[in-house]
Parts: sequence; C-alpha cells; structure tokens
Amino acid sequence: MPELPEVETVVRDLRPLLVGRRFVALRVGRRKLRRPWKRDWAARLVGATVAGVRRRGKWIVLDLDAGPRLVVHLGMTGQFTVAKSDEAMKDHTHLVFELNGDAGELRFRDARRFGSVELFADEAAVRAFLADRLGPEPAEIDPVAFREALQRTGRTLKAVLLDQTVVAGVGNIYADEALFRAGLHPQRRGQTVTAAEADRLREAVAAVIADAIEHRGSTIRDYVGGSGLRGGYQDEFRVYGRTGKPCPACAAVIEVVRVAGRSSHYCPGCQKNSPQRARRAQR
DNA sequence: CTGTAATCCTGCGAGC
DNA sequence: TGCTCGCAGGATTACA
Repeated sequence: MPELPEVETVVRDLRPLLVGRRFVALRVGRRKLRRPWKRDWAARLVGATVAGVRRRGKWIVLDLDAGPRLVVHLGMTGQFTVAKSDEAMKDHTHLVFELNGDAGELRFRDARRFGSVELFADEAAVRAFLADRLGPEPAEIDPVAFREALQRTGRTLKAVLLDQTVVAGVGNIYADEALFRAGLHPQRRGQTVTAAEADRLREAVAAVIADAIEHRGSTIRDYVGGSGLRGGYQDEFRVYGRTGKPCPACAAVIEVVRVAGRSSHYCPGCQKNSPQRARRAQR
C-alpha cells in the first residue's frame, strides 16, 4: 500500500515523536509477519533509545543508540504510528513499543501481514541489505544510467518503474501517474524509448513523488501517517483509479489494462503506445 | 539471462 | 440480507 511518499510522511511524523525516546517495554504478537521474529530481539530493543528515524525507498530505519537498527516495511496494509497508551488497541496490531515519559506507544499494525520488521546488528548490515535491493531515490537518478536501464531491456516501462533496483520507492500508483505525466504508455517497451522520452519519464517520476510528499501521500483505504492522519494526494490523481472518467488533459476516457501483473491506468489520448514508429526512428 | 505468474494474507466492494 | 468472486498501495520465489 504505501509507496515512497507515504513512507516519507510516516518518517517525518514519527521523527519528533520518537527521537530521544526510550523503549521501556515491548509486546510482540503471535502471528508471524513476512520475516520471522527472532527471540533475542525484544531484549535488545527494550532499554534502547531512538537516535534517528529515516527512510530509504519504502523501507523505514530506526537507529538505536546502542548501534542496532530496526528496519520496517509496511507492505500493503502496514501502519506504524505513535498513539496514546490509553487509546483503544486496533485489531491486527502486532508490535507495541512502550515509550518512556508521557510519550505513549509506538504501534505496528498490518492486516494482511505483507509487512516486515527486522533487527540488524549495525549500520553496515542495514546498508548491505538495502544496497542489494534498491536503486537510487527518485530525486537522485543519474540521467544516463536511467536511459541505459530503459534502453537495454525488453520489459515494459511499467515493469521497469516498479523494479526497486532501477529506482527506489515507486509503486503502482506513482508509476501510473508518472507515465501519464511523461505521456508514455505503460506497455511501451524500454528498448523503444528515445533519450528525450527517458528524460521526460525520469523527471515525471521525481515530480510526482515530490508532489505527493507535499500532500502527505495518498490514502485510498488503509494508509495513515505516523500520527494517524490520512494523506491528500488521492484527490490529485490524474489516471490512477479513474477508469471510465475523463482525462484531465484531453477528456478522452481513462482505461485500465493489466501490465506486469498490476492494474495500469492510462489515457489512450495522451499515452500512445507506438513501438514500431519509435523503433524505426532509432535506426 | 529475461520476463511473467504465483504466493504470502485479510478486507471490502461489486454482482448475483 | 447474504453469498461468492475478484481485487487491493508489495516483495520474493518459482517457473517458462
């Protein structure tokens, strides 16, 4: 569910609520998440003070003063929030970190349990883990590397944008919105794009992500920020979830197709798929 | 190697 | 109202 803008919002919300706070107790649910909970983690977490809260791609990292790092992924339905201790416990709450002072508690909730929580020994271990999985942040993509990543693959543009090793943090919503802004069809093959189109797509990805962060991400159903607030970017969608509605640019009717296993929304007027012509133009 | 499909889960809306 | 079906913001693995 949450993509980069939602995760960034959670991190920004949690940072002032957690940094400097100590975990004084921890309750761990029985249901298993995506990665198994190791028995010694609770002992290593209780008593630790939060030194930092940050994000890389869709992964959240809590730096603990003694050195270990808690790495959290929200999957599709994960929520990571600070609540008052007397606030009712919602179902599917798997972890509760009690904070010192009057700071309430940090809760991890995830109905579908596609999310994960893992404790790493130190910064080097986290770096190795993330480096294996993630390409650059959208704002930091190297133009040449991005163009080459597109032009050397026969995959669709949609599949490439969803590949976290090409660019970190883009998911189904923002892939569709970026392709619309770049005027590119989701089923277009990477090999067929020109340098100018690759640049347009790279800029569109960065712009859409930045815009969505400003709106605190998108809430369609489950997503809430670190303080429980919903996002607002769902009201800015131009194509995602707008099947059958008019394109804001040309008034053609938005269509949906299945690409790379995901629903892909696009405007047939603004996003033509013309691999033949593009292929010929390249020679 | 490349690319797609199935898998892990629960909840909800659509359609009958 | 109640049931079944398909789909959902993701990552990983298993296969063609």
